[in-house]
Amino acid sequence: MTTSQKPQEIPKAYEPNTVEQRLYQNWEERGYFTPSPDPDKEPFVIIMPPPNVTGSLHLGHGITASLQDALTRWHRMLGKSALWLPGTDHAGIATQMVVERDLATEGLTRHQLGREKFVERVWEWVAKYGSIITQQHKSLGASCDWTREAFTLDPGPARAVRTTFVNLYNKGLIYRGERIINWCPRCGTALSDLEVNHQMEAGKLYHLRYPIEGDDGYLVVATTRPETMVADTAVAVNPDDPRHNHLIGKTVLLPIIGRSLPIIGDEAVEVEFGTGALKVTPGHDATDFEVGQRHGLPVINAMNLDATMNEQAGPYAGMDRFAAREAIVKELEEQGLVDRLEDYQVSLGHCQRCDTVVEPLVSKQWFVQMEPLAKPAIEAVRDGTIKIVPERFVNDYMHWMTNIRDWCISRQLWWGHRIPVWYCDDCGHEMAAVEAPERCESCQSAALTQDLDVLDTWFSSGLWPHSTLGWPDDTEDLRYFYPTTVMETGYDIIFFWVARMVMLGIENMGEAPFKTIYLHGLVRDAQGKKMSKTSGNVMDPLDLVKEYGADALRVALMVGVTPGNDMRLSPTKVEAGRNFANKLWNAARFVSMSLEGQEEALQGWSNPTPQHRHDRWIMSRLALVTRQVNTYLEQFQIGEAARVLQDFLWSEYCDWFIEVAKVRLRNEPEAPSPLPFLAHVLEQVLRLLHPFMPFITEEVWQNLIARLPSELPLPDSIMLASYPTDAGVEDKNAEEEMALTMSIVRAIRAVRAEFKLPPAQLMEAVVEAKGLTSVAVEEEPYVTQLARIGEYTVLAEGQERPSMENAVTLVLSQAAVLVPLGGLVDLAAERRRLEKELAEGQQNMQRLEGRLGDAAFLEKAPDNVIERERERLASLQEQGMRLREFLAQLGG
RNA sequence: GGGCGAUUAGCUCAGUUGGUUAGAGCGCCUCGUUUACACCGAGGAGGUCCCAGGUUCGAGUCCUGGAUCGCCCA
Repeated sequence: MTTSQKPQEIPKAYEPNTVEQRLYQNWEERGYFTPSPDPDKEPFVIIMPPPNVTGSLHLGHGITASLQDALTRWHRMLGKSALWLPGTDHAGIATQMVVERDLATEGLTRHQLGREKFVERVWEWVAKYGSIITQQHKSLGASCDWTREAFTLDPGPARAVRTTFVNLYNKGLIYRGERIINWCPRCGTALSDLEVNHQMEAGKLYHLRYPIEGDDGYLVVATTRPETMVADTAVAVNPDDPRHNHLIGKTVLLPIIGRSLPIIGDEAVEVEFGTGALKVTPGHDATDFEVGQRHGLPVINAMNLDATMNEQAGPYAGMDRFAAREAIVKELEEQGLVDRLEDYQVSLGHCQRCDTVVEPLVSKQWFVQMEPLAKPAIEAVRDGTIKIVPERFVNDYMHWMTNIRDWCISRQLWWGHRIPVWYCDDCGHEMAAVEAPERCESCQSAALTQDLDVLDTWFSSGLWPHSTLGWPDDTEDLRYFYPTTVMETGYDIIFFWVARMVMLGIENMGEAPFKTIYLHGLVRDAQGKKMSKTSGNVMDPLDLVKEYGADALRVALMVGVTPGNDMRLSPTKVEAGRNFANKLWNAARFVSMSLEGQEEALQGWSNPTPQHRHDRWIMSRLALVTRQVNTYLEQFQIGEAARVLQDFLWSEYCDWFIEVAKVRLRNEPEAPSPLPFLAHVLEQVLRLLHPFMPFITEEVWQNLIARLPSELPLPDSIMLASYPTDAGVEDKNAEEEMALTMSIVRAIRAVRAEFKLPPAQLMEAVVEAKGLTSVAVEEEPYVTQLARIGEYTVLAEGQERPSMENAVTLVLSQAAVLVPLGGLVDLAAERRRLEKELAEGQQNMQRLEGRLGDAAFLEKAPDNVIERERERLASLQEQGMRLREFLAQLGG
């Protein structure tokens, strides 16, 4: 799919900007993102959490897209029919606010425009800004199926919304009633409980004196919101409170208004709070509303919808609620009715969207009765039908579900799904219908008016896993792709969205909408602060993509990240991702250059059988990392999977395998060529890495396979290649032997660094490697070149050591190395070093001997642990022996 | 008030059925233009795994209590 470049044409550094767009376009054009229902394949489905249609991508979306894409690409490569279905949300309040703000710049309000014109205007806005998110997702490499992209206001999902509403209405689970709700005076709409953020703020607790009628005393009530007193309809005390319970049945006279209020007894009154007497204001407080219902108290609403006081407030009518508070307190003070004031931390509800203090008030709204819907949703998690990752969120889910309250779903907005209920203008009959009725079903009148309100946005997104697949129609997609596999999203919307999808999915489909809920944490800035426009610490993912590449950003968002935990992102992290991409690029560049004109040597590259020690070693390591990556991915430990892959490529393949392979390529043209293994391991790593870094792996893969003999029918894209799941068994001998080579090289390099010998200066080394002598001999060319040794001697078993004069001695676990350094060696210092090492070894040995001499340990510890401890001890004993011999030679 | 999470190297974080001498990235120190890569390589320094008890042959990991910070719910 790409024309391969000549090695000398491959740029020295990876340039993401030159490849990403081209590759993405190609994938999309070829339809790789679009699965079809295939009975021979297992489906894998993720429904993307729909971002706000007029929003733009932030790092939260970035992490969502990275994780979902990784999971989708992984399963696609596993041969599943993988569907990642994207979409956008009309986001009622948020979008309406944005457009209203835009109107305001023209000095207009939506009311001046009228509902119809306003909604047209919103649609224009959506048309203009609605595709930004899509473009942004593409630049991240998201392999989602754009042919199935959905918008919550599309005809299909809209019909799903109406159908659900009508079904629940007919079941009696949706009702309209006068309830106390959260009202945002600025947005001018009711809100659900979830859309209110509670904050503790410094306020006052006002102790007010209510004169007891037929007595000259007062009953002192405590309140944080004195302005609501005008709507009081009772005073409540706890019936067990000896200070007040004798007053139950009497009345007080409400100051200012002059209404007579009964004193009632209610268990809910906390004796400890304030004075133990509570003013009851059912019209303006949720708890009081319940008290009022229990006692049949009248409900008085003293406020207008813009939070000014109404005629019930008598002299304060028309005044803003906070101004009225001051005025009323002032008046009460003048009347001597303020007992005292206390500083107090008040919990205040704020509108999630605009932060205005919400007003609890009684209003006629539509509600969903949640308990019957919650029951099966609780069961689904309890019985394991739905698994939550990480598991700790099960608690939150259960707690919320078991204490669920009815959901206020009507919003006094113009942008959204209009409530599918019509009222007859003639007989007042109310009917819910999926399609607009023409006549009243009761009196046949054609004069029908639809309910003015729209539904909570989450009502439509709550249907997302089935409404996007075609419900209420019985479509092929729905039959094949439902239930979906994984719901991946941030833990901050577990109640708003996830819980509701579970309830509505089970209700409509009879089956839970997904099998696993995977929750990720929030992305914070380098200081750990939540990113927000107001703090000015937002990082635009697209800027990062432009500067570092999409793969770099994705890796930065995934490596070392644990499910459900917040993470910090800083440019240096993305830089590390870019550096890794560049490392991969250059390793591939080296391999490509080495492959040139080597068709014969490359025979068998696609499934090579290793003979050479180093080949056996790298194949063994590949087998291990392949197994680890698959295990981690199965457990949703995506960060760990990416990390072990990075480690393998960088610290084993690049640092050692390529380096020893260079020696073979230079020195031993006759020996088994490392080329098939250089190619094979790289090709497998590219596949393993593809879900995390789709662009660079595709680009490198295309370049690589173009120069390899074609041995297998390979797909046109790495996207379609199979994911390695089994790369054979580990080769313990090869690992042990390679460990010898690496430890000798490292030891000599350390000496070189310590004595500051110039790299050009060749050194001398004498190696003693009991049991691995032949290996040490065979490894000569690698050791000498990697450690820059001029004269390399391996002592035969039993052969006497040369003089220790002027040599540095290094005792390793498998071998000892002598590095003669002439006059540079300080004998006394050498002795000290060896003594220190001996002492440390001795300490470790004692610990191990203690453990191995402990009958309880030998009896209870598993065999493999005991075996390992024995080996360690033996190796330490061996080292100790050598150290003592060396010290003896040094006259120590 | 209830619940949850975090506390591990200078910084940011991994460490998932308890089992070597606890790891990575970044930063720091020394050295280096060896034909894949300075977006690099080699070597190195750096840790009472928050505290106190407990369980266990063995605890960063499990239990109890406490401290600090953060989040959610009421």
